[in-house]
Amino acid sequence: MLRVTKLTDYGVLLLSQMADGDEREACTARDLADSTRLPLPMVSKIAKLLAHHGLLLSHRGAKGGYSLARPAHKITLAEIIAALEGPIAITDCLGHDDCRCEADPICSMRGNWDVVNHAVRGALEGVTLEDMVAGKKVTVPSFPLALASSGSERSGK
Amino acid sequence: MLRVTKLTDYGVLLLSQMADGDEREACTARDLADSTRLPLPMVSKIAKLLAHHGLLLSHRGAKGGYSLARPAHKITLAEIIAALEGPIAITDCLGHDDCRCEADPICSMRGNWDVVNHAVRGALEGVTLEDMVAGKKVTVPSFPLALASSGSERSGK
DNA sequence: AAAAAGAGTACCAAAAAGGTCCAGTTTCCG
DNA sequence: CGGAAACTGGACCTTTTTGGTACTCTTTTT
Repeated sequence: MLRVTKLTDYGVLLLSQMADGDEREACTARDLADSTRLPLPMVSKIAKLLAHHGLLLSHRGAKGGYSLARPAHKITLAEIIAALEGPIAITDCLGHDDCRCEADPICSMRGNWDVVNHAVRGALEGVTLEDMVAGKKVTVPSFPLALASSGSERSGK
Repeated sequence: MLRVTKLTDYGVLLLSQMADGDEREACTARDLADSTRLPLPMVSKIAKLLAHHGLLLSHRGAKGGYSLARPAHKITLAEIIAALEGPIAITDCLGHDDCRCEADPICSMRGNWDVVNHAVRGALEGVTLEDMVAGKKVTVPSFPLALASSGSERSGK
């Protein structure tokens, strides 16, 4: 159904939890597990992934913990998803080049999928962690996404 | 990876194949299977779904087949995805109301997920079948999606 | 040294995706 | 009328992906 996995769902929850509190204070996986009521192993797994992808900084040893690698308004949803689910690619075609399409003249749709993918990614890059923080409200203007649709000519590149 | 299923991928292929040919000529599942080189049972399954959701008209019996229910520029990618994968909802929360969020004050992010979801759906509604038809090129203008983002110059609430 | 963290991996169960098959029905055509 | 050509509606199965847990390191502080 074109949905994000629970990992991402939880990840955003964790991150927004961290962004909400003392920004430069490191908090432990256990703390996060407690405040979000998610199981510790899950939190641990997600934090590791986020740290590995540069969204969190980790401090090892006693008194260690995690902290945001950047201010909340510089972390986008697109990055979070990419960190927890891999690169955003709407179809299989877009990732690798060994799909049947290339041998097959029928599927010259690839370029078009690419545009769709770009549009979706753009939407996701437009939302930052700060926007998602509990209590805040994101406002979206009437939705101005204008794809050149159906036959209308548009100044290409 | 936030990707669409193969059903959808194939579905778009089938539909664009139909849109490409004689628009008001019914073509059989077998024809489609041949021209797209997809296995017949797959084509059959997908066509059934699309017909069931009003994107295709089906004509039963000998000399039967499928035809587009509407002109190609009136069928959006969002509809195709909805027909083949169910309603577009980025997170679990958005579909049903029995998620843990509602008992839990922590997750007031639901409204924000909703905005994200809306943005993605909007992007998908902006692309029609005609845009995807083989040979055509969709061009997208610089990408003007402007979500009110990151504490910067936000006006108002 | 001991305790409190994170790192890295391996593992498993449940759900979803991907795909096939078959027993009806409907319609056309000779 | 009877058969062939199509769609209809399911059931079914296999493989992959998710979701979640566990266990053994290594690092750091006290």
